[in-house]
Amino acid sequence: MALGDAILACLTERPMTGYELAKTFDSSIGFFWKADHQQIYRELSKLRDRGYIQGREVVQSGKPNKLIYTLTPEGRTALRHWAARPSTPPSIKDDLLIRLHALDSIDIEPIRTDLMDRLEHHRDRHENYERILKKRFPEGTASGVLDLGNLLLLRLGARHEQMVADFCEEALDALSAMSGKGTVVPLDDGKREGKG
Amino acid sequence: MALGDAILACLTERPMTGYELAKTFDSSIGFFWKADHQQIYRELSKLRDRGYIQGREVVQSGKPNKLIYTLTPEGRTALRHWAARPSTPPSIKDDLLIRLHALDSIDIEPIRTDLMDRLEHHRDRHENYERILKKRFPEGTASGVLDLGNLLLLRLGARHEQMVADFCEEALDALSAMSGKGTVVPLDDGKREGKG
DNA sequence: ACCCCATATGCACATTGACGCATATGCGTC
DNA sequence: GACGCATATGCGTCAATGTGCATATGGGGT
Repeated sequence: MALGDAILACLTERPMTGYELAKTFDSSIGFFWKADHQQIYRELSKLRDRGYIQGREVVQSGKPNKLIYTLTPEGRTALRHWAARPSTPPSIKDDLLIRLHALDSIDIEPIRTDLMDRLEHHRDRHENYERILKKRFPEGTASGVLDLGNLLLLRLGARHEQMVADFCEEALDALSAMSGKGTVVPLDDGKREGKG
Repeated sequence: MALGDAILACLTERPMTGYELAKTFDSSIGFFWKADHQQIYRELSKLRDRGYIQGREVVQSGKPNKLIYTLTPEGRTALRHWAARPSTPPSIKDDLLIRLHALDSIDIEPIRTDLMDRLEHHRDRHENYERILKKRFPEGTASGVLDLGNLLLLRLGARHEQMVADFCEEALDALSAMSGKGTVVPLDDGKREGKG
């Protein structure tokens, strides 16, 4: 139950509604962990059932009533116990890598455009991280333990994006250098397979 | 269906049984994409039902009969079509990052040991990548398109592991520098919470 | 003799995740 | 006035993934 723990972790900062959590998972921690609002609401129900969070209803007019969730002491303890367990190193699971693994059996052109798109994507994200870092940590140092965690988080994100962006660039260069030596004819629904 | 495509990608190299694929997914492509044998057998059934692969039974004595799977032309075409679609940038989804996000609400000591374990883990993997790279690509260059894909793959893996290892080291240093400024008392089932 | 390991396949169940759809309303815009 | 958008919650379904268990047997260690 990692998403649940991610939600508990978010609620240590301040009480939030499901809607706010969904927005949080669209930025900040969401840079690392994606989840849409349905998933979050479902997880919130589970956490509430387990007594880890408490919902306080705030009546609104015009909009559905809010449910502001607060961590209970049990929730805090659960989070601390979870955090005390060793983490599991994740695998990369990027389907671009599968394409690279089968590079000689697929078409190069789509891969090139894909790599260019990905290069732009990762550069954008890198810039975004750097911008937040410069804004939140202009000195490059953290003042407390809370800040330290977020500083480290942002640094990791920035470096990761930079590394992947560099990789895309190099892959594009290597493909250019290799062009013409390919073994696969352009994709045309396999109707004129052995042509080139 | 990314695991299915990963299997198709593996079968472009040579026909394999589910068992061999499971081993492949325990090394090589498995560095990036984890899957146990049950998952692979299940996916193989699906791919066979769709006509993307063909199983040839090899009778054995003492062991269950082998099913050697070969890519069909339809499977090849499916893989090429899949590979021609843009890839989806994955998120990092490392639960160590959730722990860092809630660093001020959890216990530091377990995080330190976790970081040390992770440091060792990622260093090991980095060395492994470097070893394979030196063995398969002593010149640091690829001879063909197939080799190029695998060279790039290994390079990305190596860099990724190095980056994460460096990150763990820095995080440990930062935690040491920060020690004593913490706000959380040691975890003891929350029975003497506000003590320190 | 007993147990674990490697070989080789597979089912069943639970969790997680992705995606569409539903409800309810005020506010801006075309 | 119709339409989309932001707010705010939630159901239902299906695909993907994770975990445990089952079957069958030859070979090596204790």
